[in-house]
Amino acid sequence: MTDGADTAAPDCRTVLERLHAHYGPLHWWPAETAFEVMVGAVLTQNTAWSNVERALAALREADALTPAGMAALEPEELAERIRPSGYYNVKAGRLRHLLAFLERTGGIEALSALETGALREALLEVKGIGPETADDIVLYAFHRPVFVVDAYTRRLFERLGRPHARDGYETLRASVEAELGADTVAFNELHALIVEHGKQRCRPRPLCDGCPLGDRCYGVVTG
DNA sequence: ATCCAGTTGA
DNA sequence: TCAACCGGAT
Repeated sequence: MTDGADTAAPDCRTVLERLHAHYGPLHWWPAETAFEVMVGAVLTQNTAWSNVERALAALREADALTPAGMAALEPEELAERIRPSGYYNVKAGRLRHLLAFLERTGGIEALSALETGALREALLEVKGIGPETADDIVLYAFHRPVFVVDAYTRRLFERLGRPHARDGYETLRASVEAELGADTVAFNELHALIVEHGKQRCRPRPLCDGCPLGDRCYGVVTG
């Protein structure tokens, strides 16, 4: 951490440019299909991605990375396959809710016809899909312009002294979307870069040496 | 505020 | 060895 930023909190474009210059383009989401994005979004809830990859590999082995393939698994086997991603009983139930939702609504093709707002609201009806998971899906599976807020975003924005960092999910999301405009590509990269930055440097115990935002940062906020 | 849980790297 | 992990439901 630094001794404190000597200017106002950086805007989202600046954060995006700095992180991009440092980490390079990340081209998210690492998945082959929209369904895979959905499954990964559920499995990565409060869970390291490396553990999610093991679960996804186990599902792929069982040809369960399609709605029909996953629906063919017994609930016990589904839970067992995703075990490495943690919370496996809870998440198995959430994936089954997701499958039921896709069947009820006519699948991914049908959902693609919905307006972005309606698509988001529909996803939020699913048990186990909260704001972040819904927005992961809307942005990375359907390529719609919504910004995904997560714990890394809050932590970084707080340390940068940005407004709304401690506000509710919708407030923070709306503030970023208003700042950047409806820019799917920018939302995609900014969220991905914030996650990468959060993993590599901007941790709970930050590793500030060589941070690309070091000169604009107040460091760990205690209050 | 608590529970859900296996895995890993500082 | 243990905090932390791309949260959400109750």
